[in-house]
Amino acid sequence: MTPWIIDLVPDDPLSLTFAALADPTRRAILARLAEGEATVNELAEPFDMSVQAVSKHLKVLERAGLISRGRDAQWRPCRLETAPLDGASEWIRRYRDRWDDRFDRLDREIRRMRPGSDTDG
Amino acid sequence: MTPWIIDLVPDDPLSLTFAALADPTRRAILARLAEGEATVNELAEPFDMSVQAVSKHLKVLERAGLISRGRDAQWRPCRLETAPLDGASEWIRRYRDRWDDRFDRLDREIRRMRPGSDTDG
DNA sequence: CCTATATTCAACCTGTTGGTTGATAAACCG
DNA sequence: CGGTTTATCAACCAACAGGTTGAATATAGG
Repeated sequence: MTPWIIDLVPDDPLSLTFAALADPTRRAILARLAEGEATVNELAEPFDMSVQAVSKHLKVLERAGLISRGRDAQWRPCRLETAPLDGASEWIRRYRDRWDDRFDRLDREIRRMRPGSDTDG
Repeated sequence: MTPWIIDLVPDDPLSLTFAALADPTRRAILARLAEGEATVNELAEPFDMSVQAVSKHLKVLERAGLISRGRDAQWRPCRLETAPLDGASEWIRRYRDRWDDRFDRLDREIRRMRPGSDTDG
């Protein structure tokens, strides 16, 4: 009888991505990384918060696959990874389009129902 | 000396939107609403959770501007609102593009530095 | 008026988030 | 070797998120 049943997977990639993007500090970090690679200290500098806090944010971003990290002596350079962004963008696009399609269909329906006149003043 | 300073606005629209999208239950609700309007009970039915919990999720979605709600007798029909989705999509696009641009620039730089040969086997 | 239905409000509980400080590990440098 | 820099780990804490149950509100209808 239930038309559709939802199976909720915990910590799926989309949830990790959107959760990572939900924090303004992390978005600022990604914006900085879009300009090029950076170390933890470089990323932490403009924020009024400890380096450890930024390190935690980076761990969240890494778990979401939004950054990858190298090793250069005692530095851990971070680089932006765009694959999860594509996934998120794709999800948004799909449902927005489906919604728009629905309006288009409704619109066509209405036009069919009154094919003649009515300039709707 | 600090090249750029971040002012973190709490509860900005983008954070609200991404936070709303970070929960799989809420994404499922939005997916359902992309098919058309629905009441709270209709939305709650496929989930193994109380109607109150779904009502809370709807409040989060409403605060993020992702849904709007009408009044039809004792029902509160929900409808999808796509404007915040556009904002989120736009944010993603901007930083992904900037990153891609950076690679393009690097690529051009490299080509300029060795304009001759090298088929890179 | 009374009752049934739809929805929300309030209190509560538990796990997670986002920050702190202090200690630790790893790599350079003198 | 000892000291400095970079980054992480660990413990702690306040606030929030996401769920529960029970009570309250709003509307329709006999």
